[in-house]
Amino acid sequence: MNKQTTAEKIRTNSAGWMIKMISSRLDSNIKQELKRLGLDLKQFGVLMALLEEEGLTQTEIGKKITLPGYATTRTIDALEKKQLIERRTDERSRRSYRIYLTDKGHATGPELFIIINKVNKNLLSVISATERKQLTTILQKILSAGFA
Amino acid sequence: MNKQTTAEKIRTNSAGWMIKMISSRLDSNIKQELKRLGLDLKQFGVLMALLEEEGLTQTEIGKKITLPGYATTRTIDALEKKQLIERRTDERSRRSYRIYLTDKGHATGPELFIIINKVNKNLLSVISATERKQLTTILQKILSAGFA
DNA sequence: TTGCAATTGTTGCATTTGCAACTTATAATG
DNA sequence: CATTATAAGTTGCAAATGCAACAATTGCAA
Repeated sequence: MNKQTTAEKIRTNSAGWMIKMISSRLDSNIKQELKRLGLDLKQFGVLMALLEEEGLTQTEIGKKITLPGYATTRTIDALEKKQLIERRTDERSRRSYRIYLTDKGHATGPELFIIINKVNKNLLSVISATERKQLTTILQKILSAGFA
Repeated sequence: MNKQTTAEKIRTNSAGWMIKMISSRLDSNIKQELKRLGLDLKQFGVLMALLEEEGLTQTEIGKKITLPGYATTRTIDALEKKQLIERRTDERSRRSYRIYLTDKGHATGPELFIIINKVNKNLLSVISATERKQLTTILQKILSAGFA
């Protein structure tokens, strides 16, 4: 097996590369869908985290969706400016905020679910039910193992 | 099933989200490894494409690794400055270049393979051989179907 | 309780990114 | 041919990003 073949095999057959390819297409699909809501991917992530659980601190949100602190600050700034979320003071600590969805923020929930379901459906449409099950199991296994 | 539960299920159980999570960890793992070579992800991608096949045009490279034209230009600028690749004139067309690895560029090949193998191995280490096979099959199926 | 360390969040600034406009060159069409 | 359309690559500029430094607060340990 020469170097040429090796490189091609790596690029087209390795799980890592394929996952990166699929992920970047997922991103552009979601971005496309989010455009009409005027949201970007990070804002989408923060909203999803808050739809799951409100009253989180910024650090907690960042941990949930893997966003560094400075990016969390700015994303929350943007969402607050759009009046989708609000910072409330934390009674227990004066150095952190508790983040809540506004009514307007709650209202975006269904739209976000539609988007994520649509993209997921599209992603999974070409594989069988059995394979879907397998894929989910495997991905969960990788993630729950930490993968770091 | 209330909204809370739905959101959590989407974030933690949907294939799309999980793939995005894994992909972002792959990126940071690779980035980490590339640091000591002084390369970034895009430069890594271009080098991989050229290790697979030399003499491509910039557009062809971009298509192979999903990089927009302007980014391809800049990445190739950077790699040329590092003397890892070179632009050669295309005899067939004066508006495109043919890109080749320099000796120094060829020499990075083995190091890149080591990195990608290491990251892949790490990714797949927690799943069984059967699951690895399943995962590869499924990912290939999704990609070959176009997924757009 | 005092002093040091760690946490939480923000921000200045340099680098990177992405869009759109641009140049040059080739292809297509009448 | 002449004209128009398309393609390949580059670049200016505004916006987004990431690092590192920062202020403010809290925890901890002597």
